[in-house]
Amino acid sequence: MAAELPSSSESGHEMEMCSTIDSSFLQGSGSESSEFSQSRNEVSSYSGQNEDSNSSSSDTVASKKFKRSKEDKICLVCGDKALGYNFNAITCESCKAFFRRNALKSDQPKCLFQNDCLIDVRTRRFCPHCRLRRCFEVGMKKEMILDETERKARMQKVAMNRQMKQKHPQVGEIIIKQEPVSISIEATSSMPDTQSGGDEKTTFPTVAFGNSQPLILPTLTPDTVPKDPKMYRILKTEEKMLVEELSVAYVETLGGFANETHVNKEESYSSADELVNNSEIAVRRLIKFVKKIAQFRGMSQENQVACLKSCVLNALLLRSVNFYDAENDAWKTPTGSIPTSVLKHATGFNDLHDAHTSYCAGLKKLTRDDSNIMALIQTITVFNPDGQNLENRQTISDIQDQFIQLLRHYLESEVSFMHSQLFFSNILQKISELKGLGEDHARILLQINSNKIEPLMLEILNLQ
DNA sequence: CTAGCCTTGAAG
DNA sequence: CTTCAAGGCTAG
Repeated sequence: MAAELPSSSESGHEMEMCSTIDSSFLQGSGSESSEFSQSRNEVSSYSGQNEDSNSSSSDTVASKKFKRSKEDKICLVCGDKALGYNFNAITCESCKAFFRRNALKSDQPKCLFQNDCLIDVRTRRFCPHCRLRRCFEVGMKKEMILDETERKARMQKVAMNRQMKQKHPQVGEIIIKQEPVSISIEATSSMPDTQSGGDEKTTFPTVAFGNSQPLILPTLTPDTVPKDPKMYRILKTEEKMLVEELSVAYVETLGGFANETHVNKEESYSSADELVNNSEIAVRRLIKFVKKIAQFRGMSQENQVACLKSCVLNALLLRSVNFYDAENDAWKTPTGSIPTSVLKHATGFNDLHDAHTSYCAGLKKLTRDDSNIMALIQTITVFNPDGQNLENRQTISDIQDQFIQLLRHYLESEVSFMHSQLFFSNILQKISELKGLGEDHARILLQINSNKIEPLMLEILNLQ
């Protein structure tokens, strides 16, 4: 189906888009900044070759030509000695800190004079208003200040690294956990139930669309879980690190914090095309996620694009699991929950919506929001050797195998050799169901009026 | 609050 | 391994 890249001009475009998107995210924003134009590249070329010219029109700043040889960078705000770029302008440390503290404040102090105070290294403290104004004039960008979420993610990463380093010395023994069951699931003899009285033992993944068999889940209770440490795999350090990395990448980008109400507005939609457009942010996150995967970065651009395109729907579907509230059969949104039934009718694709929600319910039950597992599943779906237009399927298959194995090992380390088998096969089954679900969605997407869809989404979904 | 110093992760 | 650019911490 679906043609392929809208030919030449655009296809080159896309990767470019990816990288811009990526860097725009790197820069923070958090709230999708619409123009992700300039970024580090531009910045660095600027510093690399000097060339003032652009930047803030106004260049009262002394010394136009700071050919930084090394030690002569000058703060564009106050003229103090500068270290380098801070928030997109060369500034000293104090102006950097000043900007960080003040740029986001809503109630700025007023200037007591004429809004034109001289700002230099001595006077910079006197008028915060003019100092801040100056900061913006010289091109400092408040979007580059990390927002709450990003800061948290960063801190989390730091903490995790620290922890990891600490562990490193004695790799041998810390691995066995006290309670090996981070994922606990009780056996459920799930029948294709429709909607029974609706408490949690009910829903199981009976995807109406694809041919899915009900899963039989392992019984993991304190009694059935092996006590003997030998029943658990000990992950190699690299494996642990890899899982950790993926998980962090996942949480930072696609996952959000499982229990937190960190939900984004793009998850709420009321019609199918809106859904697609609202997924744009999610797509950017996906891009950001995959770019954190070394194996992905290692592929050719063509393969990267093809991979991305072929997994995008599946990835979005997978991600939606995070926003599914199984208890209430609702979608979590920033403004509260929306019962799935509401959306189901709003979108007008009832069956598909049912399939989708029951898929989410099932997967959620299976993974119990374990971000390690979700991250692995996401990764596995990214490297899908079956995608369209792939130039090197074998490589992709090999990479996928790596992660499949990693998943298996991870499960063995978490739930024991004994239980991991069933677990593993269940997860694989969910992954393969995803394919059908994705295709069903794709089919429907094709019916959507394409001029209502944003260009990025058109392109990435091959809707043109 | 400021401003200097420090720690980090990412990128080169 | 080095450099860059974020954030954190804290004496002043």
